[in-house]
Amino acid sequence: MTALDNAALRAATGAADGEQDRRAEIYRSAARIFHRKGYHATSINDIAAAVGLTKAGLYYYIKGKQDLLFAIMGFAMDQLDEQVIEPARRVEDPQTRLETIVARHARLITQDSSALTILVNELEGLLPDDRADIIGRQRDYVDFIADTLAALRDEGKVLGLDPTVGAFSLVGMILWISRWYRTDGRLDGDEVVAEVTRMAISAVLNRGEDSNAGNPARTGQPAKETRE
Amino acid sequence: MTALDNAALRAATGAADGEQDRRAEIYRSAARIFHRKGYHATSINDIAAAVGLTKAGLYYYIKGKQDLLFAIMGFAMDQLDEQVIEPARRVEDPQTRLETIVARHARLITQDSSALTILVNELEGLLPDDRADIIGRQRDYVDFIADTLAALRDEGKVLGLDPTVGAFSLVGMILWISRWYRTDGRLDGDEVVAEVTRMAISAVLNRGEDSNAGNPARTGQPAKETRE
DNA sequence: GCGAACCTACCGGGCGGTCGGTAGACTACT
DNA sequence: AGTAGTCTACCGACCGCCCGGTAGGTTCGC
Repeated sequence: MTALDNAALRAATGAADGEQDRRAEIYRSAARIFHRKGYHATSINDIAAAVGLTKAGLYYYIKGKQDLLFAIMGFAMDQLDEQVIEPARRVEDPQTRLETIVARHARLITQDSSALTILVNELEGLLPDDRADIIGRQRDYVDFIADTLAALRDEGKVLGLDPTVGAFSLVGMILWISRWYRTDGRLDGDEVVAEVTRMAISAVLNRGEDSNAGNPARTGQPAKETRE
Repeated sequence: MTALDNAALRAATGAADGEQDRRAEIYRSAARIFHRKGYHATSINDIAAAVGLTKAGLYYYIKGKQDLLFAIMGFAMDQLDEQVIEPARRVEDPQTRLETIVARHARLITQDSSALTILVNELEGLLPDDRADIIGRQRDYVDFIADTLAALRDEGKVLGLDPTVGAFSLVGMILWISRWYRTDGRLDGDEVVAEVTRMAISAVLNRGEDSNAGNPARTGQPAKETRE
């Protein structure tokens, strides 16, 4: 499994070894197809054909479908660690740190959403042990954001927001980008990142003074019986 | 075992219209299982077993797996129309309307997320025509939110936010609830709905003007407001 | 001639879906 | 009252297909 991660990583960093290139191409293709059709709807043949191999030929490079999925998710998690979490960890001011997290995560998605989207959508395709591994790393990420929100609260910049709910909500906002953002759309990637980052910050910071116009707890309409 | 359950269920519901009850039970079960395991990972046998039928028996009620999926999504879309869009349409003030949308949608998800979550996660399982139908209705919903944001902007309550990006981001925040909210968790449904609604409103309304402190990306840039 | 890189041919199995039944409730006719 | 027919609600057995995965080559650069 570490070998697979390394292969994927090498690929991203542009290493030149032939076998590693081929393997990386396979992971990239697989990620793209999993992303487009979903893990279960994608056959090994689909992937093999996409990289110009037969199914048996593909098995020279991979151990199995589930390992392939786990390797892709591991790569995505590594990306998140390196490009988002580590840089943000070095930022001390909580608000700037939050901006860094959102902007960098969003940028990653506008650049290539395949692996990161699979990471959150195909968890149930993993073996239990692998799933536990990935879920643990995801929880660490959410906790990191929640801690940042808690720090903002301690600075008095955030009032009455549950850090966990806030963290999840921001993550949802960011991840959803992959569902609607199109490279050839009206807005380019940088604009989308900037917009979403502004919304995220605005969502958690206190507005000026009138943060609630007289209704602290009655946001939720009567919500009468929804059947069931 | 299951036969007894079925008998008890029938007796309890008074056997008024047995067939419709049974059919509804099938849709509910299928939605729950699709939600838990994903559409492609769920077999017709799984669903049949869950309602105490054999596969052949199940086919007395359904036309096929894809029709089942489409029926569930149609039901979810109907729910959204009736419980969210229609009530919100009757609210004239844009800010209150937005609060209504977010709160009602969020509440629907905390109450029973199965169908609504399938609605967004399993689109690729549909036949092209059905998919076009559902996507069209979803786009109408996002447009409805975007129009509301545009109305807020026209009131001067929102500056420099692209309504489409804003609408998508709010939707992402809301839909993501189904991934982390647990009925038996720390917060109950009403609290979650209230928190998320507050965040959503806060995300789109203008804060004073203290909002940026050393952002690497240009945050102050007003987005061009091309409406298409 | 040897290993890396790939192939053809195949396997067991589960899938969505169908077919021919049939138990039992209910109706219709004598 | 008896019985023949009909319809609903299901089941066991089966079909063809395609899946993930494998065994056992073959080609080719070194």
